[in-house]
Order: sequence, then structure tokens, then C-alpha cells
Amino acid sequence: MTAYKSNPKFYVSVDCIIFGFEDGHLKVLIHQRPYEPGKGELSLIGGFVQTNESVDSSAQRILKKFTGLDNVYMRQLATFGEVERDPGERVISIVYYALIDVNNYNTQLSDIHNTQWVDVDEMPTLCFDHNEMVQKARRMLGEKIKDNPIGSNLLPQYFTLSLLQTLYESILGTSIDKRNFRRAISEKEYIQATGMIDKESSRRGATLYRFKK
Amino acid sequence: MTAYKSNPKFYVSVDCIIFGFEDGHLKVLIHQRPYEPGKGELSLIGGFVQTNESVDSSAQRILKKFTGLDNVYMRQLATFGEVERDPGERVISIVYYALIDVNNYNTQLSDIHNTQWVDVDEMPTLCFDHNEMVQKARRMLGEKIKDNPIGSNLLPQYFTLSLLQTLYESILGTSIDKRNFRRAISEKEYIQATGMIDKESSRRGATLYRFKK
DNA sequence: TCAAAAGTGTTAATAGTACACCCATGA
DNA sequence: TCATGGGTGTACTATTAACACTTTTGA
Repeated sequence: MTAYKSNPKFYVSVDCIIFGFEDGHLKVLIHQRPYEPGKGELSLIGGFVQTNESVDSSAQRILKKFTGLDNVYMRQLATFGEVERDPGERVISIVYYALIDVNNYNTQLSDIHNTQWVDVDEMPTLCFDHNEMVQKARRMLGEKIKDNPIGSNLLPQYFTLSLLQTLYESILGTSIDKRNFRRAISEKEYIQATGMIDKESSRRGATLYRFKK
Repeated sequence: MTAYKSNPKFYVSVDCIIFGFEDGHLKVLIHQRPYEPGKGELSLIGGFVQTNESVDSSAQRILKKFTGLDNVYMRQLATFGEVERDPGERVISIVYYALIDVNNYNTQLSDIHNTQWVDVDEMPTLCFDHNEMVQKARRMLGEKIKDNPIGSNLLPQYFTLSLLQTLYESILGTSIDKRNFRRAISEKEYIQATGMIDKESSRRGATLYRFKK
């Protein structure tokens, strides 16, 4: 074990890109950094890895602290390790992205931590390298949605195909032909129609779908 | 800056999965761990991140130390952060994979560090979570080769299409139809025929190709 | 003369893209 | 009655997959 002793140790942080889908737009949860350096600047949700937890657990703990949520879709994105990335001290940051349903998280916690949703297409300047992290996460999400049913994590349990299409469009940043989209979705076994009709979003009413589990 | 002080620090290591292509097989460079814990066990090439270098630079330094090579294709794979992953002390490991030409690296360094190439399809048991790292890197490589000209990093400057096909087959773990393969390759603008003929590998002789840069 | 690797086209199936109109309803 | 979003099918194009024989040459 003494062989390790000659090496330096580092602060290791976790930063989370928490995606949500609201008003037809893909959004990211951010807040004001509560301490120096960069106090008051906009920042991703983050925290430091502790000794008694794995890095993955740390990410889960942080997500729960800010949203109240457990058992969330979360994946490791990448590690950011530039020497000067944090102007205060050397911190190596391991970045995760998570997908949550904006209608189902703890808004009290949101108030406490002053979090807010910002449109991923209109990201303000964030502190440090956080904008770069968001860009990378967004590209990853675009790759994922092509063959993973990740929409289930961003949408309410029941949803119309129009809403699902809007989600795809906002993640991919493109517009999609309605008929082609509906055909493609109907071929996916993990999305199924319920008998229910949504009368909120249109006069005629739209079939509600859900993800199989 | 004092806000960070209450948090723990960690050893951070870099482990490299160095891929090479030899005798028609995809191989990984490993060696015997030179210190405890696990001294003498088989291990990926690795080392500790130092204070004066970014994590990326650290990976480059380690690669150079073991192979003598600079300017190598190397990408970050993932970070492994389980609490007990290293039985000695808590070490968070950031994993990279690299592609090198087995005919063009420093074999003196290889002797010094006792490195050896092992077939990725016949991996021995490595220490800690290193086998898991290799598996993940291999999957990543399979994804990459589908639309990146990464073969240029694993092959000599001039190569036959048969050799290129064998490379693809060993990375993807499948067999590929020769005519379909050659048509697909001929449509890629980054691979071009030279006028040269290789007379080593066959009686008839095969056209030598190269990657454009 | 024969073993060994090089080289070469066609057809079928599948996936993706483009495109426009009628329907049901509540205000 | 009309504005709003819901719902539907077909033709074209591009990509992928399956498949077998001839050529050249050194031993």
C-alpha cells in the first residue's frame, strides 16, 4: 500500500445534467452556485464524492438531494480533468446525465436549492466547463433516443403521440414527419396504446400511449 | 476555497486499454503489476494522475512510458469508482483506450515493463476490475469502427484489403462477406489504393491500400 | 497441376424518406 | 361553421444482405 503514498490526492466532484421535458422543450436543471469560487454564477447540480460511497452512489445522492428522486435513469457521461477547470482548487469532475419527469419531483427541494429549468437551446453561460458538459450530454441523448426507450423517463405515464413526437424533435433538434414517426413508433414493441383518450390537448381527443416495462 | 476543505481527496489513476492487431487478432497490452496489492497479477497499463497534468495528459504520459509513443489515437472510455475496487486503498480510475501499430513501438520499453500482448478473445484474469474495463472498451471499439477510420491506427501504412477485413472481423467478432466488404470500403473516401502490390501474403499478389489523412 | 489468396456483380429484402388529405370536436 | 389537433397510406430511394466463380502465381 505504501507504493501509493508518493502520489497526490484530488478532490473529486460529480456534476449532473438533469434533463426534463416541459412545454415542448428539453430543459436542464441548474441553480446558482452557493459558494466560492464562482458564487452566484449558474451551475449544474453537483457535489463532492465522499469516502463511504462509490462515484455512482455519489451521483445518486446528489440527484436525490436536489430533486428528492430515487431510481432515476442516470448514466455516466465523461470525466473532466483539466488542471485549471475549477479556478479555486484542482477538482476532477465526473459527469452524469439523468432524465426525470418534471411533473414528478420535489419542488420544495427545488425552492431550497433555488433550482430552475432552462431550455437546452437557450443555455445561459454556466460556470467553469459546465456548458461543455451540457453540450456533450445533449449529443449523447440524441444518440441514445435512436434505439432506447428513454422517453419513458421524461414523459408522464400516459402521453399522446404528438407529445412523444415533440420530445423526439426537441432532443434531436429536427422536425419529423408525422406519418413516418407514427409508423416507426408503432413498430416499437415497448410503446403501446392504452384504450384511454386524452381530451385536454385537443378537441377531438387523442389516444394515450404508455411504455411497457 | 475553504468550502472545499471539508471534503475528502482521493487517489486518481489512469488505466489504458492499449489495443493492437497482430497475426489476425485484436490484442491488448498488459503486464504484471509491479507493486502491492496484487503484485505479480496481470494488469492493464496504468499509473497515478499527478498534480501538474490534466487527466488526459496523464493518460498520454503513461502510454508514452510503456510504449514510447506520442500522438496516438486515445479516447476516454469511462471512470470506475467503486469504493472497494482496489483492495489496497480507495482509488478512482479513469480509463482510456488507445490504438497502436504493433510493428511500431518501443520494444525496449516493453521489455523493461514486461508487457505482453494478449488476444482479446482469450483474456486471462486481470486484477481488480480490469477485465470489465477491457470488455467495455471492446464494445466501444466495435461501435467506433462502424463509421470512423480507426483502422489507420492499428495497421501498418500499407495493407491489403484482406488484412483490413480481418481487422474488422476481429473487432466486430463476426465474419463479413468479402464482396460486400470490398464494395463498402471502396465507397469510403478515406481508404485508397496505392499502385503497389504486396507479394508476401499471396502468390498472386494483392493491391496495397492506405488511409488518406 | 494444384493449392491459396485475389478479385469481381447481381438480385432481393429492408429501411428510410417524401408527401396531402379527411376526421372529430368544442367553442 | 370553423379552427384545432388527430389520424391515416403509398411510392420512391437508399442501404444492406445473400450468394459463387474465375484469376494469378509459386511451389
